[in-house]
Amino acid sequence: MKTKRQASDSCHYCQAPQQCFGAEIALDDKNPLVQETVLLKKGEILYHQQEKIQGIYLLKSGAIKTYWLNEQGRQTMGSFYLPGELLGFSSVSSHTYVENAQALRDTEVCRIAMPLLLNRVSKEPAYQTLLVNLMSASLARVEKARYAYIDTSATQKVAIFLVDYSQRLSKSLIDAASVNLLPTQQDMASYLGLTAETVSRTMTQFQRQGLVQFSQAKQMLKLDYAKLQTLMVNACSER
Amino acid sequence: MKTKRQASDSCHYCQAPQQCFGAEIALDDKNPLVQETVLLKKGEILYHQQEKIQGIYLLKSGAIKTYWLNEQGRQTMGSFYLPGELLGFSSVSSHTYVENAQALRDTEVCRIAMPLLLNRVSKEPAYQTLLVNLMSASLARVEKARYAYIDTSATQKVAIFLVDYSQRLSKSLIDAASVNLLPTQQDMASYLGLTAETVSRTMTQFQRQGLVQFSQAKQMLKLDYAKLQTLMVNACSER
DNA sequence: CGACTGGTTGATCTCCATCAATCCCTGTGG
DNA sequence: CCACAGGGATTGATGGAGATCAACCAGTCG
Repeated sequence: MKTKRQASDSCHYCQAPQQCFGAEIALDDKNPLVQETVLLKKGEILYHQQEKIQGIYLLKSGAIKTYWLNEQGRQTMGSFYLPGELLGFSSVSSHTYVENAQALRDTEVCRIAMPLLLNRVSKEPAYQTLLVNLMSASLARVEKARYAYIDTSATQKVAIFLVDYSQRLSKSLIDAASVNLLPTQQDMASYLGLTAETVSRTMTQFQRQGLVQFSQAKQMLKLDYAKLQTLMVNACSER
Repeated sequence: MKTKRQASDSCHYCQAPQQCFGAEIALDDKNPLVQETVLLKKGEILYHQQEKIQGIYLLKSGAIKTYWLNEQGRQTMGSFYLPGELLGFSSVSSHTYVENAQALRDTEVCRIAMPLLLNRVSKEPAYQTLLVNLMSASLARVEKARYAYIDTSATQKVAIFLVDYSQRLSKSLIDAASVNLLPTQQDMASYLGLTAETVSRTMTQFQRQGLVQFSQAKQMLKLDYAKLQTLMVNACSER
């Protein structure tokens, strides 16, 4: 099951408070913004859709995927979240989570309750701007993803995903040497609207062309950004 | 060119202030939240990508599409916006518009500058919650659109779009009798990641099956929601 | 009246889904 | 320690949904 820890401890001993959401806000020993940290083992669920919202989450380590189950039980992939990224904004207005969140590997998240956040933010205009900007950036990111993936070939989709994902990884605090970096090809396929077979074929093709290199444990090692970015834009002209 | 009108007039004589964003906030004759209204003729641009942000916009009448031009000049469709809907949140964090906004027909929008909005909102916690909820709802809407359209057939895509669009139309203040309701099939195709030919074929098929009826001027008249919604979920089982 | 934009319809081709078999790796239990 | 099971990845063969190319029509605007 999920393991929980009091925030006061957690924030106090946090390895990377400067990366925290509004560190200035969060780092107040008397009134910690983060109410608790949650430790998830690979595969565990952080929250289910339609559950009452408990707050938004900041990823401290690991990786989370969100997905949505329709009435027929069919699963649709939402997004992937990496350390330093915020999760759950889209559920705030409905007061219930609109999707499921599952740990892709052992993961640590910090929970921030919205009432507490809003209360804190209302006292300081600068923090209000910070919150609005964070939400705006989330929106821009989702819209940009839509732009990027619509009307593209399978090759382009995989290339775009690899570049975006690895750039986000490099921005994050993740210890690249010790973790299995990529989601499963099945999850990638689901996210991109492809099949696992197509993703597999594309990945092996990329390896043969030297665009991507992996370690034996399927960890992503190196990308040829220049060539991949050429692939991303040159739609059908590429043969 | 764009025609502008002082807000004090506009808000004062607005036909539908109760539909306005935070009407309680907006309707203050001394300090109007809406700084001006802009009248756009069909085809006119409300803003270009990379322009300095002037605020967010509330649609009063008409319709807007957003699109994005990449470095090669290829155009990718963003979204459609209908009366009562808010436009521009995703640009707030970057201080420049991240996309282009163009009027699909004669359109009237109200401009709300962010600094003014934030200032007003900071004085009243309830308004702060309202703003956060509006942004959260925008995010949820974009994510839901992603869920809805990924991994679906052309038939499903068009069905989903028609149902969603007409439901949003019915929520809006639009005068259904006097306007051409649908975007062009080219824009629909671009939004859905299809070609115009495929959309055309699907639409005529829907008409033959009696799922959709049009007037002679291509205005959408009537949808068979029940049957369309069956189409939306029954992926490949439908023949 | 042309010119142009948007819509319709048909023929062909291609990319990717589908189905199937096999392999590899990890974890589990006798 | 080995056998086995199960999930993920790989590779091949086949078929189909939708893109592409092309021709044509209808309404609209200068």
